[in-house]
Amino acid sequence: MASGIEVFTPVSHTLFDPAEIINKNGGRPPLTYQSFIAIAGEPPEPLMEEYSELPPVGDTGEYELLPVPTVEELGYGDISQEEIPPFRGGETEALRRMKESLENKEWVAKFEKPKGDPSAFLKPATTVLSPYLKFGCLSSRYFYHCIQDVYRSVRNYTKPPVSLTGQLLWRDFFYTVSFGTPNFDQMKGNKICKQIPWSENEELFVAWRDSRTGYPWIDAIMIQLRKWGWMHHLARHSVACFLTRGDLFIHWEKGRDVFERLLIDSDWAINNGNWLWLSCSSFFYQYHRIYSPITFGKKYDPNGNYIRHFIPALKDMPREYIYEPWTAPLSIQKKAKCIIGKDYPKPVVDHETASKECRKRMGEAYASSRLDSNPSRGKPSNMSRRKKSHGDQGASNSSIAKLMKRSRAE
DNA sequence: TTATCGTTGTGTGA
DNA sequence: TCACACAACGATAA
Repeated sequence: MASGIEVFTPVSHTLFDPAEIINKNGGRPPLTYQSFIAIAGEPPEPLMEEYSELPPVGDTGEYELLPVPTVEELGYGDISQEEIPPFRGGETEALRRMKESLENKEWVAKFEKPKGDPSAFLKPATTVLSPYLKFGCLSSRYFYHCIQDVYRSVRNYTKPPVSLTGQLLWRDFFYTVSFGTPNFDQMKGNKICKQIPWSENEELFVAWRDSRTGYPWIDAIMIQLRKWGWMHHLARHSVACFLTRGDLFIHWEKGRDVFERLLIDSDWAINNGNWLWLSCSSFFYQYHRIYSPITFGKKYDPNGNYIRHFIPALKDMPREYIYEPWTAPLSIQKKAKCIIGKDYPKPVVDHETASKECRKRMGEAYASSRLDSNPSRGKPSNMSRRKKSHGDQGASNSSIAKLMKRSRAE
């Protein structure tokens, strides 16, 4: 028996069987959380046995049993010099962590995911149990059951989708849709994914990946990702929106790959599902709602403590400039020992103009996809006339957008 | 065909 | 803290 491990509980990786839900829904996965909940119903009870040692491995069929690979074998190189993430692995730690969270019944009863503080890092605003769920250290059904126990002991408690149980159901939602959607992890050939002509700009992508966008809020989050392998859900939203539909207009698959590599809770279905969501490629389509890389973080952490912790170069920047250090007068930059453009980068894009351009391009991509899916509504005769008059280029995307707006208004 | 509604936007004004 | 405008999408249920 491995040292430090005290109990083993049977693990249910998901609450439901995705295939069963798809079957109940007439062979198609439900595409909204609401319809998913309606079909799924109540999750089954977990198996409650405990073992004092690991159960024997059953028949592995054609597969060979190998020892657990080392970190180096997984391609992560020498990590001894890197900052150690503050999270320990294993089932014992998972159960301890779950117990610690659930002991605060008021916190559990009032939990609302969207109201969490993404800048909280000393004491994160969520349970941080996702890595344990991902690695099978914690059973989803067992966790769900334990939360229900807490709910039974209080008068009022929040409900899905925002509640703690709601978060486990989101997990199953993405498992179900991903299971029932061919090419779920890519844009091409993925029927539920908007086809969007993302830009190819390696320089901007690398700046985002390597925490050099010049937006402290964005860069701090990417540093936390690299050092800890975890950041708050809303912090993930900020950087995912920034990379894709918000500012840089870079393909969500590129960001997905970075998250998959660096997150300690990266999970194929959930990671891809959330990138589809944030890039407005699927599930969520309100592309006008763009997170500001300046004001979003500021409303939680006006002093910029989160930025100061993860970006030491900015630690002495006065609070009025911490989210926009390029606006600080040179004398202030000198005093803070942080010259913008030298000690910390200038912004790679201007958020005001970049987000405006992104909205425009998203509008064009959406209009174009509406034409593809339902050409009869798109005035095809006008379209072909336009195509001829513009030669090989055809109708520009923005003219398609205007055309669509007009035809819908009629 | 139409109406409703959706985990987590921002900026403004009271 | 709240309501509202902004400008507007699509899946689903009616």
